[in-house]
Amino acid sequence: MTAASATPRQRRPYAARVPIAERREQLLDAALAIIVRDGYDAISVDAIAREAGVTRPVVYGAYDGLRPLLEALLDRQQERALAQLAEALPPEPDLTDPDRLVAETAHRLIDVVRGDPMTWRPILFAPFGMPEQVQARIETDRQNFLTQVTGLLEVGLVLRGGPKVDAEVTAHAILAVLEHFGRILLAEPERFSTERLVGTLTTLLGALR
Amino acid sequence: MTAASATPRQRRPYAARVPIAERREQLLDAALAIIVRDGYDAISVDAIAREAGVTRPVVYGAYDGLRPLLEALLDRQQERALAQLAEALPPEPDLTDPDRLVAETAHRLIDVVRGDPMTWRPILFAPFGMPEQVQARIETDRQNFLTQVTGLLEVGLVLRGGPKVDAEVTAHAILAVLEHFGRILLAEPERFSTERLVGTLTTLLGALR
DNA sequence: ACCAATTACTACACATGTGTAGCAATCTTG
DNA sequence: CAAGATTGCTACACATGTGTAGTAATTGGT
Repeated sequence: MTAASATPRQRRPYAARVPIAERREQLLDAALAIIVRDGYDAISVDAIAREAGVTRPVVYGAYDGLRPLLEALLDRQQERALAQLAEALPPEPDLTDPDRLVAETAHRLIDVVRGDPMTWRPILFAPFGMPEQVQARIETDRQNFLTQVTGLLEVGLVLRGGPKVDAEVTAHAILAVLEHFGRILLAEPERFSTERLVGTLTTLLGALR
Repeated sequence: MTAASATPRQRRPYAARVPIAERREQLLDAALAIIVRDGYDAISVDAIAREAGVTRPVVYGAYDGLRPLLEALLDRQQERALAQLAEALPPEPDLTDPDRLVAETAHRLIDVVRGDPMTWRPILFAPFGMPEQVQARIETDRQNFLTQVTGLLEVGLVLRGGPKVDAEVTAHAILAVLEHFGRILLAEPERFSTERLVGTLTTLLGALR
């Protein structure tokens, strides 16, 4: 047995002891980091534990498994995203100058995305290929936003004297452009400056008569 | 041992014997079906074998593993998609009537997507969250298409007397709209008819002055 | 400085997927 | 209709991930 005791499998050093609430946040951060860095396929309780520098039972102590953890992450990120969106959207839209309104709103939206890529990258880049639950959640928020845009469009286009268009389909188109701008912004931040993107939007909008 | 022989683990009935080339196609079909039905996360050699009604060694006989198989699938689907695209794009664009040209091209593109959802669903719905290699491939094709559109835009907008815009960013916007239309088309075919989508495009384009 | 509560770790049983060696069935050709 | 070639199946060893019981370290209050 003396030979066996030569390698006493030294115990892993204890990770810092942390109250459970804080640990939960830390685990969500770890999960998000994995998603952003390695993609959704790489997520597992094991990977999250490794990323956070703890062992799996610690994760199971904080959440009842991968599904609930991701659910919590989704809650948190959704809350963050919606809060940032609410801050970027104008509280009292000044409909007397719609073009300016759109330009400034777009500018703020772009800054929001640029300011918190960890939150927006997964939302903009991976709405598909994710668990159904996640997709459904994002889709609901999208629909809400879409409805708002559709409403604004209907009012705005009339006030502004634009063409008569299918407001719903147009809202889809606008949202698609905004989302894609968010993506190319995150992918090549220096190539697609805020000014360039807002400028194009402004020009296109201004040409709509 | 008599008790054990009561359940002689009856041999699995042999799957139809198939020459290797045909088997390969069949396996690619099985993989595609899984991706469309259950998402990329559900892909494994095991799942493909099950889907095709054979055992894993059969898969390993046809391909050297999951990676090469998916590579082959990517090749095939890319070829199909590009062929369909080439057929839908006008060989000799009639630049004297750009609006009409755009409308008819859009119409054909929509029909192409509607006509082969198995091919287009993964391309339109899952460019992200997929293996890097796949993303890279799709991104390359996108860039090509983007370059073409950018070129057409530069010529077309001048001939047509449209506004002076950033052609590259505008091309991104157009492509984003087309892709999103493809998605909502596949998601709710009856809600978003071809006419509705093309109509909106035509109206918006007509209003650009 | 100690003890109890809290928190973290080890170790195990199980599940699913990978890749391969060796055997069994089927098909083809003479 | 009988080999031989071809194709498919079974069974195994291994790898990675899940979830949990039991044990050990840490920490805050006395």
